[in-house]
Amino acid sequence: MNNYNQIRVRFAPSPTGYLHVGGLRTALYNYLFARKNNGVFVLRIEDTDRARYVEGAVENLIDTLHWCGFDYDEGPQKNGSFGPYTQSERLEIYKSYTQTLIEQKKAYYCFCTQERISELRTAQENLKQQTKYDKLCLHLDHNVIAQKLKDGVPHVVRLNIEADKKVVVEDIIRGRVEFDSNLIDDQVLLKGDGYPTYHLANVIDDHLMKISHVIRGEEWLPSTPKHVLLYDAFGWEKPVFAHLPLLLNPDKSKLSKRQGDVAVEDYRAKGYLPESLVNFVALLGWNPGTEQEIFSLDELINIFSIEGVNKSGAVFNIEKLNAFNFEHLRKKNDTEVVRILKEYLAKSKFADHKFDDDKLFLIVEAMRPRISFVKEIIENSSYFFESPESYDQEVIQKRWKDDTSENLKSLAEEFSKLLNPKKEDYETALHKTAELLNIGNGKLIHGVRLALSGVGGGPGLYEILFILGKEESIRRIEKAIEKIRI
RNA sequence: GCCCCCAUCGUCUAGAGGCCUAGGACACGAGCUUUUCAAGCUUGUAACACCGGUUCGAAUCCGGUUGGGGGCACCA
Repeated sequence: MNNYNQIRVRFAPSPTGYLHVGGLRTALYNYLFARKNNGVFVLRIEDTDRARYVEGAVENLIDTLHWCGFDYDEGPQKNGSFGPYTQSERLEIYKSYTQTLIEQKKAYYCFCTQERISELRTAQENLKQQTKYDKLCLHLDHNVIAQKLKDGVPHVVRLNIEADKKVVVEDIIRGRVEFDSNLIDDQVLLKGDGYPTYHLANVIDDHLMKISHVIRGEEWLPSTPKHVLLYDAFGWEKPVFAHLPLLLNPDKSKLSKRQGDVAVEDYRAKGYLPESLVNFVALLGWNPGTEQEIFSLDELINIFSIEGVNKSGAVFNIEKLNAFNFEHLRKKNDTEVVRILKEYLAKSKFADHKFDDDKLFLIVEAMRPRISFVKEIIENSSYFFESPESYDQEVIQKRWKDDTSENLKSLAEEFSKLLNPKKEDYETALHKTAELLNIGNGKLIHGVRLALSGVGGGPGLYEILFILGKEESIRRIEKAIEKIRI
């Protein structure tokens, strides 16, 4: 269908502040498609709306993409033969192409004021008619046009859409979609401020940048006939279109800010691993046809195919994302987790403390099966880093009996006799004490756990004892005997 | 209102006419394990929106209905 000899795709966000997870998925599929097919992945900045421009948004976008692990081949801050890759730097290009369209009568100047346009629209709405421009300025005499231009009358340029034409969009995900040209508005191509609209800029750029496949969200499907008409007006070959299903809120509406986090940056800040987010989002609307669900980015590249993309929208379900994070976290080796833990520690209230690596490795090993996020090691088991300041009241009620203090005193004594104890040594000592006191092990275990950690759950008791060390453990037992009153 | 898209467990999905008494994952329930909490293992509940048609045979093909969503800017 097309003569492109190389796969070239693009991700074309507008710099409005942050990367939306829907945008992440679009970027991902483009990226995977490019890498899988030895193609080129272009990043293009669509900043033709000056009102919405946000300072620093481009830098943030690039940083976030980088965090996700996507590297682009051409784009801002990168060389490429088709630049510049920022639309605000391509204004002259859009103008000159529009000029040729005007000369061929495929586009025309429109001097109508915003007021007239909105009056026209409300009138049409009241008559329950299709709202569209009435082509008034199409019929202006060329002398009148010349005069108005000379006088500097504000104007836009519109595409002259022919009536009674069937416009066909071929989409590899949705098949053939037909539109009636009578229902398509004479789209503004160049705005009053001289900037192009999305429709014009994206068509010109995709053509000039030799984009072979346009892979974008389904919200673009209704405006694709305009783009098709533009390609035809220019006499250009069309790229292959692929409109991706939408990402949805739990109530099935288009994923939006109002119903939770939508920025990739939000998930990054919450401690999700980039590989989890990417893996999760990849499976929203696509699947490899096997039962495997956990993939690295490289594995995704290997197995991705655009044919595996389905048509219906997918709810963004945080619970499953959390499960993915758990899975990816457990695939990481201890060294990596310790590295991440250190980053969190440096930002925590323990920033000034020095913890040696041996200890951190033991903590990570103990906490691993109990967490989905690395930062939970600090949140859920702060007792590894500081002595507990309080004790869970419920656990006291359940586990701290009249004789607990006395029993723990004996146990602490037994512990103090140990020399460089290992996990097993603590266990042996505890068993011995229980036997001596003629009580079950459980009577001791729960009390010690509470004394050491302040809470009722966590890693194996002997593991905690070993990680804390003999001196610290005894100190905490004594402190608890002192502080816990029933 | 008009145009377009979509439709399998609560959610993500497998399924391209017989392999489907519909498979997997998350979540949820139960059991085992563990003198904690998790994890792990085993196991259970749970879906083809509806109505017609085509066919020997339909979750799969066709039509309609219903439902959901998206779009109708000098925003992208």
